[in-house]
Amino acid sequence: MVAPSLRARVRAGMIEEIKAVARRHLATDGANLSLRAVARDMGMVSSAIYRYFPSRDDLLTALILEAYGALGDAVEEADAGVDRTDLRGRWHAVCRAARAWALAHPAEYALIYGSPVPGYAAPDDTVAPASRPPVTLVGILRDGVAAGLLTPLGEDLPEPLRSDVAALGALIDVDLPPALLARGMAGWTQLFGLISFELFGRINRMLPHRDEYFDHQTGLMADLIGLPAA
Amino acid sequence: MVAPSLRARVRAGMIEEIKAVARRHLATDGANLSLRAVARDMGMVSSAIYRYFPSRDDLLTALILEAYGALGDAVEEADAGVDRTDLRGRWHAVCRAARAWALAHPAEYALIYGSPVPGYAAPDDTVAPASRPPVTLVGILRDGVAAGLLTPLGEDLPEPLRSDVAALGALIDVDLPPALLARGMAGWTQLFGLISFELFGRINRMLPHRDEYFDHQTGLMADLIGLPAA
DNA sequence: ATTCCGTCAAGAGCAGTGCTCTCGGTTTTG
DNA sequence: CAAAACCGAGAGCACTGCTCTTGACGGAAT
Repeated sequence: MVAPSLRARVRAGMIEEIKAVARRHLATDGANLSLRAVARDMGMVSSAIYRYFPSRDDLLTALILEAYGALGDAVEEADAGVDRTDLRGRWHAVCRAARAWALAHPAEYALIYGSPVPGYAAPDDTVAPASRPPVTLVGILRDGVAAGLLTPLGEDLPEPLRSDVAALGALIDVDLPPALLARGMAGWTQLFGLISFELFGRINRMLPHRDEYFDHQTGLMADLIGLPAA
Repeated sequence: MVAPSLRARVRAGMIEEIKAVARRHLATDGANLSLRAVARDMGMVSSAIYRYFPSRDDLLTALILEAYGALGDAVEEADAGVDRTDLRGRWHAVCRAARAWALAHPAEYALIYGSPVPGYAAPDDTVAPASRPPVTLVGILRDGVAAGLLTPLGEDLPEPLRSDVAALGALIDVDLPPALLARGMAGWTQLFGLISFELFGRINRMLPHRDEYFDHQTGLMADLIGLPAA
Protein backbone atom coordinates (compact mmCIF):
# COMPACT_ATOMS: atom_id res chain seq x y z
CA MET A 1 0.00 0.00 0.00
CA VAL A 2 1.96 2.91 -1.27
CA ALA A 3 0.92 6.32 -0.03
CA PRO A 4 -1.12 8.12 -2.66
CA SER A 5 0.55 11.10 -4.18
CA LEU A 6 -0.34 14.55 -3.01
CA ARG A 7 -2.06 15.22 -6.29
CA ALA A 8 -4.27 12.18 -5.90
CA ARG A 9 -5.18 13.23 -2.38
CA VAL A 10 -6.26 16.75 -3.23
CA ARG A 11 -8.10 15.32 -6.18
CA ALA A 12 -10.02 12.92 -3.94
CA GLY A 13 -10.79 15.79 -1.58
CA MET A 14 -12.02 17.84 -4.49
CA ILE A 15 -14.36 15.07 -5.60
CA GLU A 16 -15.73 14.76 -2.09
CA GLU A 17 -16.27 18.50 -1.83
CA ILE A 18 -18.08 18.62 -5.15
CA LYS A 19 -20.35 15.82 -4.04
CA ALA A 20 -21.03 17.55 -0.75
CA VAL A 21 -21.94 20.82 -2.40
CA ALA A 22 -24.05 18.98 -4.96
CA ARG A 23 -25.87 17.15 -2.18
CA ARG A 24 -26.61 20.48 -0.55
CA HIS A 25 -27.99 21.86 -3.78
CA LEU A 26 -30.01 18.69 -4.22
CA ALA A 27 -31.66 19.21 -0.85
CA THR A 28 -32.80 22.72 -1.70
CA ASP A 29 -33.34 22.80 -5.44
CA GLY A 30 -34.40 19.25 -6.06
CA ALA A 31 -33.32 16.91 -8.79
CA ASN A 32 -32.49 19.53 -11.42
CA LEU A 33 -28.94 19.91 -10.29
CA SER A 34 -26.99 22.72 -11.88
CA LEU A 35 -23.32 22.12 -12.52
CA ARG A 36 -22.72 25.82 -12.86
CA ALA A 37 -24.33 26.55 -9.52
CA VAL A 38 -22.18 23.95 -7.84
CA ALA A 39 -19.11 25.41 -9.47
CA ARG A 40 -20.09 28.90 -8.35
CA ASP A 41 -20.46 27.73 -4.79
CA MET A 42 -16.94 26.38 -4.90
CA GLY A 43 -15.47 29.52 -6.43
CA MET A 44 -14.71 27.65 -9.60
CA VAL A 45 -15.68 27.93 -13.20
CA SER A 46 -18.17 25.43 -14.56
CA SER A 47 -15.73 23.85 -16.95
CA ALA A 48 -13.42 22.98 -14.08
CA ILE A 49 -15.97 20.52 -12.74
CA TYR A 50 -15.45 18.42 -15.84
CA ARG A 51 -11.96 17.60 -14.64
CA TYR A 52 -13.59 15.51 -11.91
CA PHE A 53 -16.86 14.34 -13.40
CA PRO A 54 -17.10 13.75 -17.14
CA SER A 55 -20.74 14.83 -17.21
CA ARG A 56 -23.62 15.88 -15.05
CA ASP A 57 -25.07 12.39 -15.21
CA ASP A 58 -21.89 10.96 -13.75
CA LEU A 59 -22.17 13.32 -10.82
CA LEU A 60 -25.76 12.22 -10.36
CA THR A 61 -24.69 8.59 -10.53
CA ALA A 62 -22.14 9.19 -7.79
CA LEU A 63 -24.80 10.80 -5.62
CA ILE A 64 -27.19 7.94 -6.34
CA LEU A 65 -24.62 5.38 -5.30
CA GLU A 66 -23.97 7.29 -2.10
CA ALA A 67 -27.68 7.48 -1.38
CA TYR A 68 -28.13 3.75 -1.90
CA GLY A 69 -25.24 3.12 0.40
CA ALA A 70 -26.53 5.42 3.12
CA LEU A 71 -30.00 3.90 3.03
CA GLY A 72 -28.57 0.40 3.02
CA ASP A 73 -26.37 1.20 5.99
CA ALA A 74 -29.25 2.70 7.94
CA VAL A 75 -31.48 -0.27 7.25
CA GLU A 76 -28.93 -2.95 8.05
CA GLU A 77 -27.78 -1.16 11.17
CA ALA A 78 -31.35 -0.95 12.42
CA ASP A 79 -31.83 -4.65 11.77
CA ALA A 80 -28.63 -5.53 13.59
CA GLY A 81 -29.76 -3.60 16.66
CA VAL A 82 -32.62 -5.96 17.45
CA ASP A 83 -32.55 -9.41 18.98
CA ARG A 84 -32.30 -11.90 16.13
CA THR A 85 -35.28 -13.90 17.34
CA ASP A 86 -37.58 -10.89 17.58
CA LEU A 87 -38.78 -11.12 14.01
CA ARG A 88 -41.54 -8.59 14.32
CA GLY A 89 -39.27 -6.17 16.13
CA ARG A 90 -36.71 -6.47 13.39
CA TRP A 91 -39.37 -5.92 10.74
CA HIS A 92 -40.58 -2.74 12.38
CA ALA A 93 -37.06 -1.53 13.00
CA VAL A 94 -36.11 -1.93 9.36
CA CYS A 95 -39.27 -0.24 8.14
CA ARG A 96 -38.86 2.66 10.55
CA ALA A 97 -35.22 3.08 9.62
CA ALA A 98 -36.01 3.27 5.92
CA ARG A 99 -38.75 5.80 6.57
CA ALA A 100 -36.59 7.88 8.89
CA TRP A 101 -33.79 8.02 6.35
CA ALA A 102 -36.21 9.01 3.60
CA LEU A 103 -37.75 11.76 5.71
CA ALA A 104 -34.30 13.04 6.62
CA HIS A 105 -33.07 12.97 3.02
CA PRO A 106 -36.14 13.48 0.84
CA ALA A 107 -34.25 14.70 -2.21
CA GLU A 108 -31.88 11.75 -2.17
CA TYR A 109 -34.78 9.37 -1.68
CA ALA A 110 -36.51 10.94 -4.67
CA LEU A 111 -33.29 10.54 -6.60
CA ILE A 112 -33.16 6.78 -6.11
CA TYR A 113 -36.83 5.86 -5.81
CA GLY A 114 -38.61 8.60 -7.72
CA SER A 115 -39.44 8.61 -11.35
CA PRO A 116 -36.24 8.13 -13.33
CA VAL A 117 -34.70 11.08 -15.10
CA PRO A 118 -35.68 10.75 -18.77
CA GLY A 119 -32.34 10.71 -20.50
CA TYR A 120 -30.57 9.10 -17.62
CA ALA A 121 -29.97 5.35 -17.56
CA ALA A 122 -28.85 3.88 -14.27
CA PRO A 123 -25.65 1.89 -14.64
CA ASP A 124 -25.52 -1.69 -13.48
CA ASP A 125 -23.47 -0.76 -10.43
CA THR A 126 -26.67 0.43 -8.81
CA VAL A 127 -28.61 -2.82 -8.73
CA ALA A 128 -26.57 -4.43 -5.96
CA PRO A 129 -26.75 -1.52 -3.46
CA ALA A 130 -30.37 -0.95 -4.43
CA SER A 131 -31.34 -4.42 -3.34
CA ARG A 132 -29.98 -4.10 0.18
CA PRO A 133 -33.23 -3.00 1.85
CA PRO A 134 -35.42 -5.73 0.35
CA VAL A 135 -32.71 -8.30 0.99
CA THR A 136 -32.61 -7.21 4.60
CA LEU A 137 -36.36 -7.60 4.86
CA VAL A 138 -36.52 -11.10 3.42
CA GLY A 139 -33.48 -11.92 5.53
CA ILE A 140 -35.77 -11.58 8.52
CA LEU A 141 -38.02 -14.23 7.02
CA ARG A 142 -35.07 -16.48 6.24
CA ASP A 143 -33.82 -16.27 9.81
CA GLY A 144 -37.32 -16.89 11.12
CA VAL A 145 -37.82 -20.05 9.11
CA ALA A 146 -34.32 -21.29 9.91
CA ALA A 147 -34.91 -20.79 13.62
CA GLY A 148 -38.33 -22.42 13.51
CA LEU A 149 -39.99 -19.20 14.63
CA LEU A 150 -41.83 -18.71 11.38
CA THR A 151 -43.73 -21.62 9.94
CA PRO A 152 -44.75 -20.90 6.38
CA LEU A 153 -48.31 -21.70 5.50
CA GLY A 154 -48.93 -24.71 3.34
CA GLU A 155 -49.87 -22.53 0.38
CA ASP A 156 -48.05 -22.80 -2.89
CA LEU A 157 -47.83 -20.67 -6.00
CA PRO A 158 -49.24 -21.58 -9.43
CA GLU A 159 -46.57 -22.68 -11.79
CA PRO A 160 -45.50 -19.86 -14.07
CA LEU A 161 -45.15 -17.70 -11.01
CA ARG A 162 -43.54 -20.23 -8.70
CA SER A 163 -40.46 -20.60 -10.88
CA ASP A 164 -40.04 -16.85 -11.23
CA VAL A 165 -40.16 -16.22 -7.51
CA ALA A 166 -37.94 -19.21 -6.81
CA ALA A 167 -35.39 -17.89 -9.30
CA LEU A 168 -35.51 -14.52 -7.64
CA GLY A 169 -34.90 -16.16 -4.27
CA ALA A 170 -31.94 -18.05 -5.67
CA LEU A 171 -30.56 -14.81 -7.06
CA ILE A 172 -30.43 -13.13 -3.67
CA ASP A 173 -29.42 -16.41 -2.06
CA VAL A 174 -32.37 -16.91 0.25
CA ASP A 175 -33.94 -20.33 0.37
CA LEU A 176 -37.57 -19.67 1.20
CA PRO A 177 -40.83 -21.20 0.08
CA PRO A 178 -41.82 -19.08 -2.93
CA ALA A 179 -45.20 -18.26 -1.45
CA LEU A 180 -43.57 -16.83 1.65
CA LEU A 181 -41.01 -14.93 -0.38
CA ALA A 182 -43.84 -13.43 -2.41
CA ARG A 183 -45.42 -12.21 0.81
CA GLY A 184 -42.15 -10.67 1.84
CA MET A 185 -41.95 -8.84 -1.46
CA ALA A 186 -45.45 -7.59 -0.88
CA GLY A 187 -44.20 -6.11 2.37
CA TRP A 188 -41.30 -4.43 0.62
CA THR A 189 -43.59 -3.04 -2.06
CA GLN A 190 -45.91 -1.72 0.62
CA LEU A 191 -43.05 -0.10 2.50
CA PHE A 192 -41.90 1.71 -0.63
CA GLY A 193 -45.46 2.84 -1.34
CA LEU A 194 -45.95 4.09 2.19
CA ILE A 195 -42.80 6.18 2.18
CA SER A 196 -43.40 7.52 -1.29
CA PHE A 197 -46.95 8.53 -0.44
CA GLU A 198 -45.79 10.32 2.66
CA LEU A 199 -43.02 12.11 0.79
CA PHE A 200 -44.63 12.87 -2.55
CA GLY A 201 -48.32 12.45 -2.03
CA ARG A 202 -50.78 14.96 -0.91
CA ILE A 203 -53.34 12.30 -0.07
CA ASN A 204 -52.57 11.57 3.54
CA ARG A 205 -52.10 15.16 4.54
CA MET A 206 -55.22 14.30 6.48
CA LEU A 207 -53.39 11.95 8.81
CA PRO A 208 -51.70 14.02 11.50
CA HIS A 209 -50.33 11.03 13.42
CA ARG A 210 -48.11 9.68 10.70
CA ASP A 211 -45.88 7.62 12.96
CA GLU A 212 -48.82 5.64 14.26
CA TYR A 213 -50.25 5.22 10.78
CA PHE A 214 -46.92 3.99 9.46
CA ASP A 215 -46.47 1.48 12.25
CA HIS A 216 -49.97 0.19 11.81
CA GLN A 217 -49.61 -0.25 8.07
CA THR A 218 -46.29 -2.05 8.34
CA GLY A 219 -47.82 -4.12 11.11
CA LEU A 220 -50.54 -5.20 8.71
CA MET A 221 -47.90 -6.50 6.34
CA ALA A 222 -46.18 -8.28 9.21
CA ASP A 223 -49.51 -9.96 9.86
CA LEU A 224 -49.82 -10.92 6.21
CA ILE A 225 -46.40 -12.50 6.33
CA GLY A 226 -47.17 -14.22 9.59
CA LEU A 227 -44.44 -12.71 11.71
CA PRO A 228 -44.98 -13.64 15.36
CA ALA A 229 -44.73 -11.05 18.10
CA ALA A 230 -41.69 -11.12 20.31
CA MET B 1 -76.31 28.30 -24.84
CA VAL B 2 -75.00 30.80 -27.29
CA ALA B 3 -72.66 29.48 -29.94
CA PRO B 4 -69.08 30.35 -29.12
CA SER B 5 -67.39 32.73 -31.47
CA LEU B 6 -65.11 31.40 -34.16
CA ARG B 7 -62.13 32.79 -32.36
CA ALA B 8 -63.06 31.02 -29.15
CA ARG B 9 -63.40 27.77 -31.04
CA VAL B 10 -60.04 27.95 -32.80
CA ARG B 11 -58.57 28.96 -29.47
CA ALA B 12 -60.02 25.87 -27.79
CA GLY B 13 -58.73 23.76 -30.65
CA MET B 14 -55.33 25.35 -30.31
CA ILE B 15 -55.21 24.52 -26.61
CA GLU B 16 -56.14 20.94 -27.36
CA GLU B 17 -53.50 20.68 -30.07
CA ILE B 18 -50.84 22.08 -27.80
CA LYS B 19 -51.75 19.57 -25.14
CA ALA B 20 -51.71 16.75 -27.67
CA VAL B 21 -48.28 17.69 -28.97
CA ALA B 22 -47.02 18.15 -25.42
CA ARG B 23 -48.34 14.72 -24.48
CA ARG B 24 -46.48 13.25 -27.45
CA HIS B 25 -43.28 14.93 -26.37
CA LEU B 26 -43.89 13.74 -22.86
CA ALA B 27 -44.07 10.15 -24.04
CA THR B 28 -40.72 10.33 -25.80
CA ASP B 29 -38.63 12.83 -23.89
CA GLY B 30 -39.99 12.36 -20.42
CA ALA B 31 -40.91 14.95 -17.86
CA ASN B 32 -38.55 17.68 -19.01
CA LEU B 33 -41.02 19.12 -21.43
CA SER B 34 -39.68 21.82 -23.74
CA LEU B 35 -42.04 24.62 -24.65
CA ARG B 36 -39.88 25.57 -27.58
CA ALA B 37 -39.95 22.03 -28.91
CA VAL B 38 -43.74 21.80 -28.91
CA ALA B 39 -43.88 25.25 -30.49
CA ARG B 40 -41.52 24.06 -33.22
CA ASP B 41 -43.67 20.99 -33.82
CA MET B 42 -46.65 23.26 -34.35
CA GLY B 43 -44.81 25.61 -36.69
CA MET B 44 -45.07 28.37 -34.15
CA VAL B 45 -42.69 30.53 -32.22
CA SER B 46 -42.15 29.78 -28.57
CA SER B 47 -43.59 33.03 -27.36
CA ALA B 48 -46.90 32.27 -29.10
CA ILE B 49 -47.49 29.40 -26.69
CA TYR B 50 -47.77 31.94 -23.89
CA ARG B 51 -50.99 33.20 -25.44
CA TYR B 52 -52.55 29.91 -24.37
CA PHE B 53 -50.62 28.86 -21.28
CA PRO B 54 -49.18 31.50 -19.00
CA SER B 55 -46.21 29.30 -18.10
CA ARG B 56 -44.73 25.90 -18.60
CA ASP B 57 -46.01 24.81 -15.22
CA ASP B 58 -49.56 25.63 -16.26
CA LEU B 59 -49.17 23.39 -19.28
CA LEU B 60 -47.90 20.64 -17.01
CA THR B 61 -50.82 21.19 -14.68
CA ALA B 62 -53.23 20.79 -17.57
CA LEU B 63 -51.55 17.56 -18.58
CA ILE B 64 -51.61 16.36 -14.99
CA LEU B 65 -55.33 17.02 -14.72
CA GLU B 66 -55.95 15.16 -17.96
CA ALA B 67 -53.87 12.23 -16.74
CA TYR B 68 -55.78 12.06 -13.46
CA GLY B 69 -59.01 12.14 -15.39
CA ALA B 70 -57.97 9.40 -17.79
CA LEU B 71 -56.79 7.13 -15.00
CA GLY B 72 -59.93 7.81 -12.99
CA ASP B 73 -62.11 7.02 -15.98
CA ALA B 74 -60.28 3.79 -16.71
CA VAL B 75 -60.51 2.67 -13.10
CA GLU B 76 -64.16 3.52 -12.60
CA GLU B 77 -65.13 2.00 -15.92
CA ALA B 78 -63.39 -1.24 -15.01
CA ASP B 79 -65.18 -1.30 -11.69
CA ALA B 80 -68.54 -0.70 -13.32
CA GLY B 81 -68.02 -3.63 -15.66
CA VAL B 82 -68.12 -6.24 -12.92
CA ASP B 83 -71.10 -7.61 -11.03
CA ARG B 84 -71.54 -5.44 -7.94
CA THR B 85 -71.57 -8.41 -5.60
CA ASP B 86 -68.33 -9.87 -6.95
CA LEU B 87 -66.13 -7.93 -4.58
CA ARG B 88 -62.95 -9.75 -5.38
CA GLY B 89 -63.61 -9.51 -9.09
CA ARG B 90 -64.10 -5.78 -8.79
CA TRP B 91 -60.90 -5.45 -6.78
CA HIS B 92 -58.88 -7.25 -9.38
CA ALA B 93 -60.54 -5.37 -12.21
CA VAL B 94 -59.71 -2.01 -10.67
CA CYS B 95 -56.13 -3.00 -9.95
CA ARG B 96 -55.63 -4.37 -13.45
CA ALA B 97 -57.15 -1.28 -15.02
CA ALA B 98 -54.84 1.03 -13.10
CA ARG B 99 -51.83 -1.05 -14.08
CA ALA B 100 -52.88 -1.28 -17.71
CA TRP B 101 -53.34 2.47 -17.93
CA ALA B 102 -49.97 3.07 -16.31
CA LEU B 103 -48.21 0.67 -18.68
CA ALA B 104 -49.91 2.30 -21.65
CA HIS B 105 -49.05 5.82 -20.49
CA PRO B 106 -45.85 5.54 -18.47
CA ALA B 107 -44.82 9.15 -18.86
CA GLU B 108 -48.18 10.45 -17.72
CA TYR B 109 -48.18 8.04 -14.80
CA ALA B 110 -44.74 9.30 -13.84
CA LEU B 111 -46.08 12.82 -14.11
CA ILE B 112 -48.80 12.27 -11.54
CA TYR B 113 -47.27 9.62 -9.29
CA GLY B 114 -43.56 10.12 -9.71
CA SER B 115 -41.36 12.39 -7.68
CA PRO B 116 -42.72 15.91 -7.89
CA VAL B 117 -40.91 18.48 -9.99
CA PRO B 118 -38.88 20.58 -7.56
CA GLY B 119 -40.18 24.05 -8.23
CA TYR B 120 -43.63 22.86 -9.15
CA ALA B 121 -46.44 22.91 -6.60
CA ALA B 122 -49.59 21.04 -7.52
CA PRO B 123 -52.66 23.23 -7.29
CA ASP B 124 -55.59 22.17 -5.16
CA ASP B 125 -57.63 21.25 -8.22
CA THR B 126 -55.65 18.06 -8.42
CA VAL B 127 -56.58 16.51 -5.11
CA ALA B 128 -60.14 15.59 -6.09
CA PRO B 129 -59.31 13.79 -9.37
CA ALA B 130 -56.28 12.26 -7.71
CA SER B 131 -58.44 10.54 -5.13
CA ARG B 132 -60.66 8.76 -7.60
CA PRO B 133 -58.72 5.48 -7.74
CA PRO B 134 -58.45 5.02 -3.96
CA VAL B 135 -62.06 6.09 -3.54
CA THR B 136 -63.07 3.48 -6.08
CA LEU B 137 -61.12 0.86 -4.17
CA VAL B 138 -62.63 1.60 -0.78
CA GLY B 139 -66.01 1.89 -2.50
CA ILE B 140 -65.74 -1.84 -3.09
CA LEU B 141 -65.38 -2.33 0.65
CA ARG B 142 -68.29 -0.01 1.37
CA ASP B 143 -70.54 -1.90 -1.01
CA GLY B 144 -69.41 -5.18 0.45
CA VAL B 145 -70.20 -4.19 4.02
CA ALA B 146 -73.51 -2.64 2.98
CA ALA B 147 -74.53 -5.81 1.18
CA GLY B 148 -73.44 -8.03 4.03
CA LEU B 149 -70.86 -9.73 1.85
CA LEU B 150 -67.92 -8.42 3.78
CA THR B 151 -67.97 -8.75 7.54
CA PRO B 152 -65.23 -6.63 9.09
CA LEU B 153 -63.16 -8.31 11.73
CA GLY B 154 -63.73 -7.27 15.28
CA GLU B 155 -60.42 -5.44 15.40
CA ASP B 156 -60.21 -1.80 16.28
CA LEU B 157 -57.52 0.84 15.99
CA PRO B 158 -55.68 2.46 18.90
CA GLU B 159 -56.92 5.90 19.60
CA PRO B 160 -54.76 8.53 18.05
CA LEU B 161 -54.98 6.61 14.81
CA ARG B 162 -58.66 5.70 14.94
CA SER B 163 -59.77 9.32 14.80
CA ASP B 164 -57.46 10.12 11.91
CA VAL B 165 -58.70 7.25 9.79
CA ALA B 166 -62.30 7.94 10.72
CA ALA B 167 -61.88 11.56 9.69
CA LEU B 168 -60.38 10.45 6.41
CA GLY B 169 -63.35 8.18 5.84
CA ALA B 170 -65.75 11.01 6.57
CA LEU B 171 -63.87 13.17 4.11
CA ILE B 172 -64.43 10.80 1.23
CA ASP B 173 -67.89 9.98 2.52
CA VAL B 174 -67.46 6.29 3.18
CA ASP B 175 -68.75 4.95 6.47
CA LEU B 176 -66.48 2.04 7.23
CA PRO B 177 -64.96 0.68 10.42
CA PRO B 178 -61.60 2.49 10.63
CA ALA B 179 -59.70 -0.76 10.89
CA LEU B 180 -61.19 -1.97 7.63
CA LEU B 181 -60.61 1.35 5.94
CA ALA B 182 -56.99 1.18 7.02
CA ARG B 183 -56.68 -2.21 5.35
CA GLY B 184 -58.19 -0.78 2.20
CA MET B 185 -55.63 2.00 2.23
CA ALA B 186 -52.93 -0.61 2.62
CA GLY B 187 -54.23 -2.17 -0.56
CA TRP B 188 -54.12 1.14 -2.39
CA THR B 189 -50.59 1.80 -1.16
CA GLN B 190 -49.56 -1.63 -2.31
CA LEU B 191 -51.12 -1.12 -5.73
CA PHE B 192 -49.23 2.13 -6.20
CA GLY B 193 -46.00 0.48 -5.11
CA LEU B 194 -46.51 -2.46 -7.45
CA ILE B 195 -47.09 -0.27 -10.50
CA SER B 196 -44.26 2.08 -9.65
CA PHE B 197 -41.82 -0.77 -9.19
CA GLU B 198 -42.80 -2.27 -12.50
CA LEU B 199 -42.47 1.05 -14.28
CA PHE B 200 -39.48 2.62 -12.59
CA GLY B 201 -37.73 -0.19 -10.81
CA ARG B 202 -35.05 -2.39 -12.11
CA ILE B 203 -35.61 -4.91 -9.32
CA ASN B 204 -38.22 -7.20 -10.75
CA ARG B 205 -36.64 -7.40 -14.14
CA MET B 206 -36.21 -10.96 -12.96
CA LEU B 207 -39.92 -11.73 -13.09
CA PRO B 208 -40.88 -12.56 -16.68
CA HIS B 209 -44.52 -13.36 -15.89
CA ARG B 210 -45.49 -9.96 -14.61
CA ASP B 211 -49.22 -10.37 -15.10
CA GLU B 212 -49.30 -13.40 -12.86
CA TYR B 213 -47.10 -11.69 -10.29
CA PHE B 214 -49.31 -8.63 -10.27
CA ASP B 215 -52.48 -10.64 -9.84
CA HIS B 216 -50.97 -12.65 -7.04
CA GLN B 217 -49.76 -9.59 -5.17
CA THR B 218 -53.08 -7.80 -5.44
CA GLY B 219 -54.75 -11.04 -4.43
CA LEU B 220 -52.66 -11.03 -1.27
CA MET B 221 -54.04 -7.61 -0.40
CA ALA B 222 -57.57 -8.81 -1.15
CA ASP B 223 -56.89 -11.57 1.37
CA LEU B 224 -55.64 -9.07 3.91
CA ILE B 225 -58.82 -7.07 3.50
CA GLY B 226 -60.95 -10.17 3.67
CA LEU B 227 -62.62 -9.92 0.28
CA PRO B 228 -64.55 -13.12 -0.44
CA ALA B 229 -64.30 -14.87 -3.76
CA ALA B 230 -67.23 -14.63 -6.13
C1' DA C 1 19.17 21.40 -12.72
C1' DT C 2 16.54 21.43 -16.66
C1' DT C 3 13.45 19.60 -19.64
C1' DC C 4 9.01 17.46 -20.17
C1' DC C 5 4.50 15.84 -19.69
C1' DG C 6 0.26 15.41 -17.23
C1' DT C 7 -2.98 18.08 -14.64
C1' DC C 8 -5.41 22.06 -13.61
C1' DA C 9 -8.43 26.45 -13.76
C1' DA C 10 -10.06 29.78 -16.69
C1' DG C 11 -12.26 31.82 -20.64
C1' DA C 12 -14.80 31.91 -24.95
C1' DG C 13 -18.23 29.93 -27.37
C1' DC C 14 -22.26 26.84 -29.04
C1' DA C 15 -26.86 25.21 -28.77
C1' DG C 16 -30.57 25.00 -26.05
C1' DT C 17 -34.08 26.56 -22.30
C1' DG C 18 -38.15 29.59 -19.93
C1' DC C 19 -39.82 33.90 -20.16
C1' DT C 20 -40.77 39.10 -21.23
C1' DC C 21 -41.53 42.77 -24.18
C1' DT C 22 -42.66 45.17 -28.30
C1' DC C 23 -44.35 45.42 -32.85
C1' DG C 24 -47.70 44.88 -36.61
C1' DG C 25 -51.88 42.47 -38.22
C1' DT C 26 -56.35 40.30 -37.58
C1' DT C 27 -60.76 39.57 -35.45
C1' DT C 28 -64.39 40.57 -32.43
C1' DT C 29 -67.11 43.91 -30.15
C1' DG C 30 -69.55 48.35 -29.12
C1' DC D 1 -67.12 52.07 -38.71
C1' DA D 2 -64.05 52.74 -34.92
C1' DA D 3 -62.25 50.79 -30.59
C1' DA D 4 -60.78 47.08 -28.10
C1' DA D 5 -59.20 42.62 -27.68
C1' DC D 6 -56.50 39.07 -29.45
C1' DC D 7 -52.78 36.84 -31.91
C1' DG D 8 -48.18 35.55 -34.06
C1' DA D 9 -43.52 36.92 -34.87
C1' DG D 10 -39.16 38.58 -33.43
C1' DA D 11 -35.60 40.32 -30.39
C1' DG D 12 -33.60 39.89 -26.15
C1' DC D 13 -32.30 38.42 -21.17
C1' DA D 14 -30.52 35.14 -18.01
C1' DC D 15 -29.71 30.61 -17.54
C1' DT D 16 -28.24 25.67 -18.63
C1' DG D 17 -24.78 21.52 -20.14
C1' DC D 18 -20.90 20.91 -22.64
C1' DT D 19 -16.56 21.53 -25.76
C1' DC D 20 -12.34 23.52 -27.00
C1' DT D 21 -8.32 26.22 -26.36
C1' DT D 22 -4.96 28.71 -23.61
C1' DG D 23 -1.71 29.40 -20.17
C1' DA D 24 0.18 28.16 -15.65
C1' DC D 25 1.80 24.91 -12.31
C1' DG D 26 4.07 20.66 -10.38
C1' DG D 27 6.14 16.08 -10.12
C1' DA D 28 9.33 13.14 -12.46
C1' DA D 29 12.82 11.63 -15.58
C1' DT D 30 17.02 12.80 -17.86
